[in-house]
Amino acid sequence: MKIGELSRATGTNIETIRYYERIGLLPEPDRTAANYRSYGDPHRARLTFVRHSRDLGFTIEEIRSLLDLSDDPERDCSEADRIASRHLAQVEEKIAQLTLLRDELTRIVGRCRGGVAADCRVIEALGDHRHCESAH
Amino acid sequence: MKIGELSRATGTNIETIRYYERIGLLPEPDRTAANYRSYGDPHRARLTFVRHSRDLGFTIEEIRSLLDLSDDPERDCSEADRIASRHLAQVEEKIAQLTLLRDELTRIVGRCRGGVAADCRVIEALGDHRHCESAH
DNA sequence: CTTGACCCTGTAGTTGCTACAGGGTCCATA
DNA sequence: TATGGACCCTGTAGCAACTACAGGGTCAAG
Ligand SMILES: [Zn+2]
Ligand SMILES: [Zn+2]
Ligand SMILES: [Zn+2]
Ligand SMILES: [Zn+2]
Repeated sequence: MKIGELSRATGTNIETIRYYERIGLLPEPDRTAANYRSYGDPHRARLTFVRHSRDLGFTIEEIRSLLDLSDDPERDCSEADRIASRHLAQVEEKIAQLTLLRDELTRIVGRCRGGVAADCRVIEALGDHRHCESAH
Repeated sequence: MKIGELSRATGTNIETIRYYERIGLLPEPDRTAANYRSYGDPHRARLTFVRHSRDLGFTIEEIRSLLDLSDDPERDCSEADRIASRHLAQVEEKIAQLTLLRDELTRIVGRCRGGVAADCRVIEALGDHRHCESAH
């Protein structure tokens, strides 16, 4: 499979595939006589794993650890569990932060009654955290 | 006020203050004989506005527009309202995405029963979106 | 007179890509 | 046989919003 086919098969930008190879996330594939990259099914599976993990918000370094783990099928999987749990906790933390933010922004946006910038309550609120009701 | 004092007064890293000046978000301050930056209260207020807006998640370009607006007190403030509303919508969108992600991650994490990597349901789920119950 | 805290400029690193520029290769059609 | 277009290659630079130096200058206290 050439890089364009792998790109279509996995929904991954060609430049991104070469980037993953460069940073060592994907192994260097064989080359054809014309120096074209030539991929097989294991490459496709690995890239699918990477993309899906990225879609779920894992960082490249987390994915590297997860791949190391799955490359070594005898290893205990508790590290995978730990990485995923920690990531879940981060997502929950982020949701909590954004929820605070959303509430604060809702209050701020609701204050504008139109008029000139000098009297705008939105601009006033942005300039002074003391108008806020929450930490953020 | 020297840059260190402004830094402490606003809770902003010194390098960040210089960065804001470089990109034209803060005006160039006067200099002392020793070529030290010298700030006054208007600088402090402007930086406070920038930091608070950043804390609320606005981008630098959005903040630039908001500052332009507040520099021109006769202008109609509806643009500020539009920027803030659009930002609020983006935050809500992000919360919705992360909530989907959280639910999916919760399912994935809950599947691990321990054991070796070869049998790990977490690793399996990461490698194949068909195990997922939602788009994400 | 030295020590330490502070300041300066300019550049490079971070994350995870994406977008070229400037080439080479391959295959079908005229 | 030539040529056009689709594909591939490497290497570098750009994005956001900082952050972290390196390598220097300034200043006040002891
Ligand atoms: Zn308004
Ligand atoms: Zn606030
Ligand atoms: Zn497991
Ligand atoms: Zn999925």
